[in-house]
Amino acid sequence: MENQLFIYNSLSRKKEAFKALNSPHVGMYVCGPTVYGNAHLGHARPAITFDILFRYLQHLDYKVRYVRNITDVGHLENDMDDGEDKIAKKARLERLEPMEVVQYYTNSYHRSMRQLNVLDPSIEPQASGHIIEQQQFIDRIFESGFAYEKNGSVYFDVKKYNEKYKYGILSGRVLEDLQSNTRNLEGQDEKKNPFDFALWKKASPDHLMRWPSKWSVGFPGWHLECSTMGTKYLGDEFDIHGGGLDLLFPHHECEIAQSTAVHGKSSVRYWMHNNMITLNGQKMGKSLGNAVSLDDFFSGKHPLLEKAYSPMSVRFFMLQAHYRSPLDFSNEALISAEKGLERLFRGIETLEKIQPSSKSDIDFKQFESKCYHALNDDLNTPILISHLFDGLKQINDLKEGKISIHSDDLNNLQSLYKTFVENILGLIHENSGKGSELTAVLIETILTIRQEAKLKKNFETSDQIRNALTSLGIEIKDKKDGFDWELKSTT
RNA sequence: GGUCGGUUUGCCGAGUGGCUAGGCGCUGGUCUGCAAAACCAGUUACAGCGGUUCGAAUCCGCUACCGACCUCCA
Repeated sequence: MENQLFIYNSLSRKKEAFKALNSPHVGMYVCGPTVYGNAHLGHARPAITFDILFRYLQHLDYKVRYVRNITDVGHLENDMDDGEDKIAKKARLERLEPMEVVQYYTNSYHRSMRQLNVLDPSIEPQASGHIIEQQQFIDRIFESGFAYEKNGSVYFDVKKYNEKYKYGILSGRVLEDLQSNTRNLEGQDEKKNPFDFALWKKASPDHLMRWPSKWSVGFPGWHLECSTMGTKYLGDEFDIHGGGLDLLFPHHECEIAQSTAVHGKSSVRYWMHNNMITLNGQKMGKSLGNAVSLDDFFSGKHPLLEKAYSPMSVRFFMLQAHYRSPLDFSNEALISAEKGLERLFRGIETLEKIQPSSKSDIDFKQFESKCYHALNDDLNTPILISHLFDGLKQINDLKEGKISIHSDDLNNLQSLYKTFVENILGLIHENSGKGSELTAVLIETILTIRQEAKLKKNFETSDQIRNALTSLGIEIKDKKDGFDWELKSTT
């Protein structure tokens, strides 16, 4: 079986054959969330994308160390409110400890990720836990000559860096263009050039998170944490760095500069970026005020949502699009994903009940190879899913006895679906809506009575029962011999 | 303004030169007391214009429109 994985490297803008630096070990770093708000649909995209990669690499027998950070420093400044704003007032009243905010939203993030069946990373470092390492990293940038201090803050000298190395290799930006297009923001006068970025910032009096350093009491610059923690846990050079496309510039560009300044070359071999989730064609983001939180999706309590969507529906919805394509959210798209996923699970249930025969009309090897081929092609999950749906037709034909399968192929096919759907795509069949045991027994008792009424052709009674149960949100599925049922609209 | 990407059938979304994904929806059928569910079948497009080619959704050029980034963002 050919299993050469190709991944798209944002640096070369090409699909490249993946070769692990120290096979079978793979080091993978992904930018995690800044924990100052509930996780929204946008956060789920990289989490799921790189969860698939994590799972697939492990499936290919790599030993993966997956580092996904929690950013809890650098963005937690008090808002510059004048004190009259209601929200600011409330925040002051609640007077939360910054670490309280961090802990709260970290927990919330973890809860959402677990619901989405995203595996825990191997290491989940917090920026605030690596202040000393970040300071040491700054020391090393000083040693290489690309840092300068001004009024207790430390900046990266991009212009000087650009003279030795090239700044902008990831984003395709040219320094001269940046120079003329960088906006003039406050507090920029300390910098030699507007595009220089902070390595260490002196804390203003109202800044809550602060640490002593040789330069000032302050806090590390945002770009620094990833360079520091990435190399700390994965080595000076490692395999994969992932994150959202919106981080490509300036965040990842600055990471490259920092690492290159220290190590003489970039630490990362493969840069991977997932595309954005859009809402009505616009990027979903907190700053735009159009982010729908994952909790909202799971509960359905949001004006934009017509109903609640299960975590697996959300996961499947994302996997039906390629991770490098933008994905537009809509109720219609999510509902169609939900229905498709149900059908997929139903097919797998059917597959479990197939009886083998002596001959086989199934070309298992070819089917398997198509599935691998899809994932090997830059994690093309939509193609993989389309193959799995194609297989459903055969499964139903097997059930109907139109075609047959021998036991080896049957076992292979069953394990293939289990492997790809559950282990790699991470889709698990949530307990089909049967409610509590008490509910189930009651409903089945009633349905048995209805069945008896039907057999006696007492349709008045059977319809009466059906209408009553239907109005309670219980869907009755009559079959040739007997019945099945499901609780719909479970809140 | 600069950098990058996109425009695919009713909707969502794959596809980088010929073999015309897939899901949802819709239509028809099978089953059924009726309905639902389930299953089966049908349903087709590549923004516009020009070029390259035996052949283009796919390559090249231009135009139009959309988006991301350039400021915190997944």
